[in-house]
Amino acid sequence: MEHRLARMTDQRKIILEELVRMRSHPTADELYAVVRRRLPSISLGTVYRNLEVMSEAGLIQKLEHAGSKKRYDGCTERHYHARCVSCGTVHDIEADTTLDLDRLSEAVPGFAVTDHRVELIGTCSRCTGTG
Amino acid sequence: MEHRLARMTDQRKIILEELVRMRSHPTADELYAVVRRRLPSISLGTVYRNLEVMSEAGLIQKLEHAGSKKRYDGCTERHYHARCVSCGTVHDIEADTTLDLDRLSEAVPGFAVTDHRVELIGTCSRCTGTG
DNA sequence: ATTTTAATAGTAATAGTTATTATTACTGAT
DNA sequence: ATCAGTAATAATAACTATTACTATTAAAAT
Repeated sequence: MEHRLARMTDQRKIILEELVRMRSHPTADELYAVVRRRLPSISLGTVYRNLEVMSEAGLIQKLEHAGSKKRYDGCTERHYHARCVSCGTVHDIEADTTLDLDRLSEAVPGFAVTDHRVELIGTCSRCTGTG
Repeated sequence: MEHRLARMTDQRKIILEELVRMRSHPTADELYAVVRRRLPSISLGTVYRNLEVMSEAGLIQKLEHAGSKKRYDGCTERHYHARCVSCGTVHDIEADTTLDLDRLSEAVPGFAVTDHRVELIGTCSRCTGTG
């Protein structure tokens, strides 16, 4: 499962740098647009491939569950997310686990839990005009 | 947001019946295969469109977060899900909420929470051979 | 230096989903 | 019951996000 990276190319390094710096949870094409400012000739396929291998290598997180497009997260520490239904952005939740995982997993006999996701759905302050 | 259904056609009725009966959380094409046994001339587009309008009408649930394909759930009551990374199936978790939503939402200032999702990730009994 | 391998840019192909179009079937109102 | 208006349909085209392919380039290993 854990795929090792043979080389750290410029493309790979810059994709990682920008993703970590962004703090938002960009889609591949959003990140592509940002990285292109530093590497104008990079191709979208390279962005996708590197996001894939870097998430396999545990350098970043892939958020497959956050809507229709995949989003990527430069932070690998456990944290939850709040997704805005209006603009699609994904925000971090710093709070620690409040979830009784054992009790939940008991409800699905034989299911071997390796991970879990919590996602709040709602509207962000920018979209309500509250913030 | 809540779209009303003007008519309950045969296609719509049978799609709904089969989805509720199935208990699994089929993708559009899986449901299409089942519905076709009763309505051989139905088209995949009709299945997609009806799943969309019925989820807007609150008759069913759309699970956009459960992997790459959308899955649909004939049960509209609040419940959590366990997703198998091996075969992609989605299982219900009957357990009630153990989540301190207020505390979590406080961590995202100004975010207006309307809903939430909890998903366990792991391997189901069929795939581990445990069940 | 030469060979081997990894990664790349560019492009084609695929998968899942949505939109379009011409047609058919309801649903009143006459 | 007929007609007008609308909703839904089957079939298919278009679209979007992602993955795969291919020839080339660049880095490591020999």
